[in-house]
Amino acid sequence: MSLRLAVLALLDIKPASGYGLLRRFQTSIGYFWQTTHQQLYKELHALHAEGLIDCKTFVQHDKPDKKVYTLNAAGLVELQQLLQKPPQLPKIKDSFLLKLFAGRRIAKATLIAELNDLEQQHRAQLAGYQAILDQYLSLPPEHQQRYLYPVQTLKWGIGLEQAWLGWAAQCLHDLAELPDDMSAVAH
Amino acid sequence: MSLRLAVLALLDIKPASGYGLLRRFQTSIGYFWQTTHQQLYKELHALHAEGLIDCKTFVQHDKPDKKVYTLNAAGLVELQQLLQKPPQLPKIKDSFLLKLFAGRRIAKATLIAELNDLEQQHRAQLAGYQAILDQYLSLPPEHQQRYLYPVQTLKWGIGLEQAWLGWAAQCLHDLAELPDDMSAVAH
DNA sequence: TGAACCATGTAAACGGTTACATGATTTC
DNA sequence: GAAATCATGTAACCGTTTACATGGTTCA
Repeated sequence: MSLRLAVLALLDIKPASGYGLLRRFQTSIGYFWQTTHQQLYKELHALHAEGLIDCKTFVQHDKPDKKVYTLNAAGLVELQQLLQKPPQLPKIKDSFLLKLFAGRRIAKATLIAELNDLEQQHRAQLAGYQAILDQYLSLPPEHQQRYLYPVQTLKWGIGLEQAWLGWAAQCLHDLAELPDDMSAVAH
Repeated sequence: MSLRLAVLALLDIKPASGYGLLRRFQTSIGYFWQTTHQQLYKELHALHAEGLIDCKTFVQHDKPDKKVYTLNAAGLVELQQLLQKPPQLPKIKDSFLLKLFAGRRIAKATLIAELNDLEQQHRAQLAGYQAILDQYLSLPPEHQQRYLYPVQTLKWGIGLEQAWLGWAAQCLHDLAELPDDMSAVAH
C-alpha cells in the first residue's frame, strides 16, 4: 500500500509519466523508498482503473509517446486517507552489514576494499543530496513553500549519509587493528 | 539468498532453535535484517534438507520440545561462498518518511505527535544497543574476539540512531516554524 | 482472567525482482 | 560500434506478510 502512497505523493506535487516518475523516485525519495518500472507501471494502471489519476497521451516525434498522469480529486482523497494510517517502523535490509557481521569468515582485505568502495558511493550520494538542497535553497521563497516537507526528508538522507561516513572511517580504523584473515581458522 | 546468509552467520556463532534464532534476529541484527518465524522455520527446513545444518530435538517437560540447529562443515562452506558475493546497496523502506514527504496534506499536529512518538522509540533502541555494547565491553578479551565483527554492525546501529535523533530534533524545530495544517487548502 | 512467553508449523495472498520484449535517438 | 536515455509493457518467479493452527507455563 505504501508504493501507492509514494506515487500519489509525487503526483500531488506535479504530474508525470511512468518513466518520469521513476526518475523522480530515484532522485527524490530513492533513499527511503525504491521501486522499479515494472511495479510502477502496474500501480499506475491500477490507480487509473480506480479513477484516482487522470491520463493524457502525448505524441512525440523524436521520442516514444508518453502518458502523463495527473492526480485528481478522488486521488487526493485517497492520498489523505492513506496518510491517516499510523506510522510503521522502517524496514532496512543491508546485506553488506550481514557480510561484516560474519566478517571473521572473509579475508580482511576483501572487507576493507568493499568498505572503501561503498564509502565512495556514499560520498557521491551525499554530494548529490547536498546539491539538491543547495538548489532548493536558491529557489524563491514562494517556490520553497511547496517543498517544505520534502526537504525535511532530504535532510534525513544527508544526516544518514554523514553518519554512515563517520561510522565507516571508525570501522576502517578498528579493522586495521584486528588480526588478519580467520576464514580458514577453526574456532 | 540473504536470509540464508543471516541464518548461517548466526548459527556460525552458536547453535540455536528456530525460536531462539528469532530472538537473536530481533536483538542482534534486527536493525539491518528482519524476519518472521514463518520465514525462519521454512529456511531452517530447507537448510536441513540440503544437509547444511544438523538438528537435534530436545525434549522439555515444562516447555514445548525444541529443535536445536548446528552449522556443519558443509554449512560453513556455503556460508563462505555466500560471503564471496559482491555487496549490494541497502534497501530501505520507510513509510513514515513518505508521510513526512507528503506532510502538507496532514494536520501538522499529527505529524509532530508521530515524530515525538518515534523519537521515544528510537531513544529506547539506542539505549538498548548501548546496553549491548557495554555488555560486550565488559567481556574478557578472549570472548570479545568472537564478536569483533558483529560489534562493528552494532556501532553502525548506534550511529544510525544518534543521527536519527539529531535529525528529529532539527525537524521538530523546523516544523514549529512552518504554517499550520494545509490539508484542506488548494494549491 | 488475560497477556506474554515458549515452541512449532501450514497456506494463501501480496509485494518485489528478474527475465523477456520492442525500438528510436543521442552520446562516447 | 556500444552504451545510455527515452518510453512502455507482460509474465514467471521468489520473498515477505498475514491469517490460521495448537497448547502448556508464568506473571500481574
